[in-house]
Amino acid sequence: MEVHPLVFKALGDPTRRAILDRLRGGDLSAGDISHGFEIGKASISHHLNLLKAAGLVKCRRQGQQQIYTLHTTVFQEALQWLMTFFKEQTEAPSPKEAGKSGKNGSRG
Amino acid sequence: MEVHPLVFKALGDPTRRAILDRLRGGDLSAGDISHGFEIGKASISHHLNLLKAAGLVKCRRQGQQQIYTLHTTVFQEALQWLMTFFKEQTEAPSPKEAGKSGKNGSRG
DNA sequence: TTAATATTTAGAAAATTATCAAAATATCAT
DNA sequence: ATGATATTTTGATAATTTTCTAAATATTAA
Repeated sequence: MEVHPLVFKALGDPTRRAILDRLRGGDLSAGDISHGFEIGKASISHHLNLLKAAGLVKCRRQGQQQIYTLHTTVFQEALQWLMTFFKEQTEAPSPKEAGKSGKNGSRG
Repeated sequence: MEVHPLVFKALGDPTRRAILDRLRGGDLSAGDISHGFEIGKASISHHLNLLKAAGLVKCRRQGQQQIYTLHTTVFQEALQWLMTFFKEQTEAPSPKEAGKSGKNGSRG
């Protein structure tokens, strides 16, 4: 299971998560995104760059504006990575693994 | 939809994700976790602290060792947050939202 | 071309995070 | 109590990230 490392790094910042949350309501220009944030437009632009690099958003020019939109494909990958932490039990363990009991017992 | 901010921050670091990946194979002591990493045990302990603070792992003492184990409940929360980016379309929009068309047209 | 608006980029400063070495804590065995 | 092992904490330094201001780019409208 592989996820582009930039995805979780991008999701790790609260400002960027807030941007993504806002984008759920519909596409927005860079300027509209920056409204409501304390930090300046240049900083928001920087965050948008990271989100773009991670593949979480895409943008297109519309006149003088850049319109940002969610790119949900990448969310799915992150989703799947998280899900591996649940399905591990359902997959049949290899016989080699079955007899595993090293110096650290796995249960008190 | 709320997720403890520390969760995504914790997931944002590659070393911590590697620790979680390793823990999928079964519970491990702090020492066993640190094997195979370039960085020292003190640093791993620091990372384990962050994972614990985020609620992604728990640990119990077993003699001289601390045994770390995944705590999957918190993964579910992160999972659900990510899923909100898909289910947004299925939820009926409020009438107020329907007539929304500001200075930025949302579609060419 | 010039002026105006929208956004990004560059460079530096501030804030945060990761890492290490050394000291401290906890448990086990003697 | 002393010594050994396992892990964490502390304090300092290094590396990364965030933010800012100012300058640069791109588009539109005269």
